[in-house]
Amino acid sequence: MVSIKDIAKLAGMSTSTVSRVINQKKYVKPEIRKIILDLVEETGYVPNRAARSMVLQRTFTVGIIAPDTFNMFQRQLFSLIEHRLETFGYRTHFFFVKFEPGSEERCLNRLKSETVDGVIMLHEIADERFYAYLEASGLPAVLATFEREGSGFCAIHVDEEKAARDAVDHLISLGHRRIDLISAGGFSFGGKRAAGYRQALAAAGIAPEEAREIFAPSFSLEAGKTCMKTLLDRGHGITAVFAATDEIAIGAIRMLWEAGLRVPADVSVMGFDDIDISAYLAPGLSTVRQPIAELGEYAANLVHALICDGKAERARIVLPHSLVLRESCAPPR
Amino acid sequence: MVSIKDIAKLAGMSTSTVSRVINQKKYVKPEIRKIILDLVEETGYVPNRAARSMVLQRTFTVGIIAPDTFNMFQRQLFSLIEHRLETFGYRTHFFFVKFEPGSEERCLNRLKSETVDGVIMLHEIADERFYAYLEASGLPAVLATFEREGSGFCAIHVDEEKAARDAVDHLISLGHRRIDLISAGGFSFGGKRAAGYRQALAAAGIAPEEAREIFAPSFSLEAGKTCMKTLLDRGHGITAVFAATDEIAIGAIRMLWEAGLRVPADVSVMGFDDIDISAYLAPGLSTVRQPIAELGEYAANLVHALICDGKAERARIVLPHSLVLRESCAPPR
DNA sequence: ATATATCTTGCAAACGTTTGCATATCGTGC
DNA sequence: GCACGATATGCAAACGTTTGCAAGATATAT
Repeated sequence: MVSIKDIAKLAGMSTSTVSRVINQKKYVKPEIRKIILDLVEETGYVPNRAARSMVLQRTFTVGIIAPDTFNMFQRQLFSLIEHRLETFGYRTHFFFVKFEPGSEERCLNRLKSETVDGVIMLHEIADERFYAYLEASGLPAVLATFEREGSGFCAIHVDEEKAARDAVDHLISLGHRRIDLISAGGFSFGGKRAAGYRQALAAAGIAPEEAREIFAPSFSLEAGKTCMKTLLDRGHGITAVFAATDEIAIGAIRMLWEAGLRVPADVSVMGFDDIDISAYLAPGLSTVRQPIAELGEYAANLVHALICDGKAERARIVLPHSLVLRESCAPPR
Repeated sequence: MVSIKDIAKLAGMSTSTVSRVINQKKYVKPEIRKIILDLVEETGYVPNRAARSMVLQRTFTVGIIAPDTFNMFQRQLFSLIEHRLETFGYRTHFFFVKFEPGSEERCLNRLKSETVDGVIMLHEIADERFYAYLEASGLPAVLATFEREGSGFCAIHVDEEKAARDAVDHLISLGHRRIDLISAGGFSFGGKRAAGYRQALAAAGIAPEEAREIFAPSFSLEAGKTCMKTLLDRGHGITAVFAATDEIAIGAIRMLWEAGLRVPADVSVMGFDDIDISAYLAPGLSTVRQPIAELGEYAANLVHALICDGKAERARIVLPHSLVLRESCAPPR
């Protein structure tokens, strides 16, 4: 492995000079610069990252905080972010937090040890100390898909409440009055989407029924399926379901199918996220579209800006959502 | 940021001793060890990775070669691998190769510059130089989901040909004779799965028809949909489709649905991979299950072993596949 | 008691960079 | 010819670890 010393020796220069060439600093004679550049080319020299980050105290790595069980929306979002960050010369590194006690703390410890230059959170962490550390350390951080009220964190997300309300409004406008909700706990968006659901109901003068709301432990396919079963078993008659997540919706549709109910003829189902598979289901899933591409791009741009400019303004970006109407919703019979 | 020196000072010991405690070496008095461990706990000290890799000449990073458009199977596989590697104290770093000329070469260059400790390839690269570099550099590498005949690379995968054949055999055993194939180019498994398809047909005495085979540019949802349309337009009468990928299958089902054809009543569809959503479709997708959990675990274990033991035996692991029969296949009318 | 083996600890070098400071060379305007 | 700023280069310290070597302490065998 060729090091900066080798180049220096070959060029008959000091490592300082070579370093200055590599880093495009001023004050190097053009001819010397050329010699060194040629040598670099020839030997295939690339600066050692570890050494570099030691002295620069920068790693050119941004940490991605994600849940252990990475949902499809997050997977897509991650791909986008990684992609964009790569164009800035940054790499990403995962910090998975598992669904078990102590995991968040361990994640925090790992975060401390890795010395990343910035963090994008795809996953809302409950532990206060996490945010405290982030703020105290001044580590550039961007919250993607959620925010933290009263803090100085950059955040980028849609208006979850309004979006959910729009979705349910659509169901109501189709004529539905008996609309069930499947959401989940653990993350604030679960609550916000539920709140939007209730607002829509209230605005339409539909009395909320506790039995029509169910909260799963996670936002997964399986959660959607089992919750749908519970709802069905309650026997209160359902003409539409609002799922807090496309995955939940897909699981729910599966359960409806198993129960012999057709979508949308018997029950309409509305999702949230617009993950890429939703358009390819049969019937296609009507859902709320989060502008995932912008979300990813902005998030990446934002950390990058924060890292470089020291402190960019504390952006709070609320991205526009939209309803994408496919075939899973129809008027009730 | 607390460093090893801080701990040493606090404990009244030298950094050597602290280091030995951290790394669980022998020759440290139990009481001293305890003091240091407590201090570590208390201060939340974690060794700096960059410094560590400087002296150890290891980066504790393994490169993941993946396609730019990461399919669902690969995303799942990646999660598994990342997970397992993390337990070894390793991080992963992506090397995305895009679907455009020169991308593979650029990927190779980046690989050279990043100094990873090992590589897991989730994606088959065509460029010979890639493998040549890997072999020449002695970088531990594991090919996951494919292999490379005549090379010394560790590889882990299922018997693609046999698996495809089993899948098509099942279709035949249901009574189908007009079975179409949707596969894709670019990766060897696309060809192998097609070969298995042909073998099954041949073994059943069904004459192969070129018009029943179609190769998409990618293994995506969209590819499945458009290929299915082409096949349908050919008007040769289809009772079953074998898709080289679950995603293709899902796209194909969507197209069938749009064409007013029902699955499995009008057309049976068989997939390949058993991605997690396949069980939640309605109807559930019959498919070939790759043991993804083992695949991920073995792949991770293998690179780790290669990195640590210098050279483990050149494993060639062929994992057992299995047919998972759900509701998307039925006898033809 | 002495010799020997086994523990326990610290010193200091090394890993590959970057950069502040010092020093040397070069132009330029007077 | 001189002073001065601009340009060019090198020295050496620093970043946070690990580890070979040396040396001191302790236990064990003679």
